[in-house]
Formats: sequence, structure tokens, C-alpha cells
Amino acid sequence: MLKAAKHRKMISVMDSATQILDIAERRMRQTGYNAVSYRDIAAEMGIKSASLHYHFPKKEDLGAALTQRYSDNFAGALQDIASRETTPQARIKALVNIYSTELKQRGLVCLCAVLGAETEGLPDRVSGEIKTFFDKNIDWLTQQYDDLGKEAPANHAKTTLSLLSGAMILSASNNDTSIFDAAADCILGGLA
Amino acid sequence: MLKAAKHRKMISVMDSATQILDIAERRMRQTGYNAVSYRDIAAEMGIKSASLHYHFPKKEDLGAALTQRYSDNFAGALQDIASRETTPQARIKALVNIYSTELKQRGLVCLCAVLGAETEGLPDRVSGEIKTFFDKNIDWLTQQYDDLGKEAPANHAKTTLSLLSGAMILSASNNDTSIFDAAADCILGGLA
DNA sequence: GTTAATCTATCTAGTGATAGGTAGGTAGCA
DNA sequence: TGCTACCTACCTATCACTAGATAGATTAAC
Repeated sequence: MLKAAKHRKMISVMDSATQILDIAERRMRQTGYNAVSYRDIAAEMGIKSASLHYHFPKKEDLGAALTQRYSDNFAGALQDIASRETTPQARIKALVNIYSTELKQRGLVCLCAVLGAETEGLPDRVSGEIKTFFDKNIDWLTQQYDDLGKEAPANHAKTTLSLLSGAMILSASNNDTSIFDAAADCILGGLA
Repeated sequence: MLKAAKHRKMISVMDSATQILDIAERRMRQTGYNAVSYRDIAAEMGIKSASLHYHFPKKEDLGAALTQRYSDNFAGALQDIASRETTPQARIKALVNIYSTELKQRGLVCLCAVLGAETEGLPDRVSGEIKTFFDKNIDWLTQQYDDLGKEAPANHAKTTLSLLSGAMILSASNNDTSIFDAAADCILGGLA
């Protein structure tokens, strides 16, 4: 095999671990942590469930890797927004847009909003990652509301993240995106 | 046994079905539907798991009865509020107070907010009840915001319910009631 | 350059634990 | 006698998880 072909394979064929995480993420965002099994994931990949344990020995490892990846990706997105958009209004709008796109184009709720609802039934490593996710988001939003000159920017941040999370859950559950739209309008209207 | 004693027993000793529902409700509000098992509930009651099937033949029956009872109780509470409080402001405040008390005194999130997050993994009868719950709450809130003279009262209602649901989940997950307080302040501040 | 050793990613085949659920029996009460 | 609310004892399916084997790719030794 040529070097170019080898290289192409290395970047074009999706890594198994990544594929596992992708499938697990989609399923957990639909049904929560406990409803997702190694067998289901393996069946979707066309391999045996035992093989999943090679990549993620315990389900807890999969859950922790998943929430960590999600949280890291999101932190990256927040950084991108901050460097791309110059005003706090535009930045908050961009954040709302991320959630909106995920919900409307993929029918998916934020992973941490879903898992946050069942926190007390999750392994500590997983619930810890979820906490961190929320904290990072609140910090970022607090900075934006502070830049906007709002009083009590942290409270605005907590409210905005709560509203987005709740609206995603209700929209998905009631299969009615007008719920999310109303929430988004409320957040964006408050910036005017 | 005297008639009075019999009567006392009938009203003082808790009905098993009710006790099952109480335990299941508390556990599901902490960990979601799939993390709760018949064995756990039975162990807490001090009976055998097989006996639970006498009261609720299938888990789906338990889930449906639970969400139905929760939804009915809530509808009753909304009616009580409407008859007790005379202004829409006071009514909305009373609703917020129900959630606040549950969260702070019992550490519990709204059952339907939790189950709503895992909707796609639930039996249809259960997810249907959750939808109904959200619809009833949005209708009630829409009426209040309409009475307040707000434009687009339905949007206000959707936003308020989303915010309350999300704030409960984030507060419980982060073990930080200041998140719920910020949300409550936002809702109550909007009534001024 | 061939061979040997090692690594990767999967397999088969199984474990014990637990899930929801069933059949049939029984004590106490109306 | 029949009903209620439990019991014992069990079932089957599925859960997360493990051990050990193997084919194929990669790396190191000669």
C-alpha cells in the first residue's frame, strides 16, 4: 500500500473509539444513560459487545469519556465564538444558535441537560463532568452579561442556561420546536 | 376489631399501591425511569418484588399510573391556586413556590421534567402522560399571562415552564439552589 | 529482506448479577 | 366461600463484564 493511501486510510476511516462515542452520544441524548447498552451500540456498529470493552473497559469509562469529549468540544466552540464574534449580544446569539441547530436538524437535546436530569443515578465521574460542563457554561455566559453591563451577570447566566436546557427538553418531549423558539426569543429579546 | 378501629386502619395505614407509587416517584425523580427497579422498590417496602406485580403488572403500568397521578395532583394544585389567589401575579408566584419547596425541602425535581429528558426511551403511555402534563401547565400559565395583559401569553407560558424545568435540573445536578433562585427571580421580576 | 516479536482490534464463549415477569400457593378477612 | 395481598419459587432475557484465542498489521532484530 502506498504511503498516500495509508495516510488517507488513517484519516478517512473513522476510529472505532470515536464511532462508539458518536453512537453512544446520540442514543444517550435521546434516552438517557441507563437506557443505553453496550449491545445496542455494538449492534449498530456491526461488531460484538465484548469488543466495546476493549475500547471502554467499563460503561463508566464510556460515560466519562463521552461527557468529557462533549464538554471539551463545547468549550472549544465557546472559545471560537468569543474570537469570531465581537459583541456579547452576538456571542450569546451564537450560543443559542448552536443549541437550536442541534435540536432542529438532529432532534437532539444537550447531552448534559439530559444526563443532568438523572444525576443521582450516574457514576460519580460522569456526574462530575456534567457539573463541570454547567459551571463552564455559566462562567462564559456570566462574562458576556458582565460585558453587556448587566447587573448580577451570574444570575443572568444561570437563568439563560436553565432556560435553554429546559426548553430543549420540553421541545423534544412535546415534539414542538415552538417551545424552544419562545425561549430563544426571550433570551435574545433581553439583549436589546 | 371495632368499626372505628377498622375505619382508622383504612385511613391511617397507607395503601400499598400508594406506597409503591410514592417510593417509585421519589426514586424516579432522582435517577430517571430506567434506573428504578421493582426489586429496589420492594426492598424499601420490605416485601418481595413479585408482590409489586400484583398491584402493577408491568413496569409500564407503574410508570403510567405514576405520571397520571402526578399530573392529576398537579392539575388539582393549579385549580386550588386559581381559586385561592386572585391575581395572575400571585398565582404564578404560587406555582413557582410549589417547585421551590419541592426542590429545597425534598431535593426533588419535577417528575415530568426528569422523565421528559429521556422521553424517547420511555413506553408510549408514559411519554404521552408527560406531554399532557406539559400541555396542561402551559395552558394554565397562558391563561395567567393573558389575564396579565401580556402580548403572546403562550410564549411567556412556554418560557416560564421551560425555565422552571431547566432550573430544577441544573440546581439539583449542581447541588446549588442559587440557580433555581435566579430563575425564580427572573420569572417573578417579569411580573412587576 | 526475512523473520520473529509485538500490538491492535476483533472474535467466541462464557460468567454472575439483575432485570421484568409468571405460576401457584396461602393466611386472614368479609 | 371468595377476595385481598402477600408469599415461594421460578423463568427467560438481558445486563455489564471477562478470559482466551486469532487474524492481520506493525515494529524490531538479525
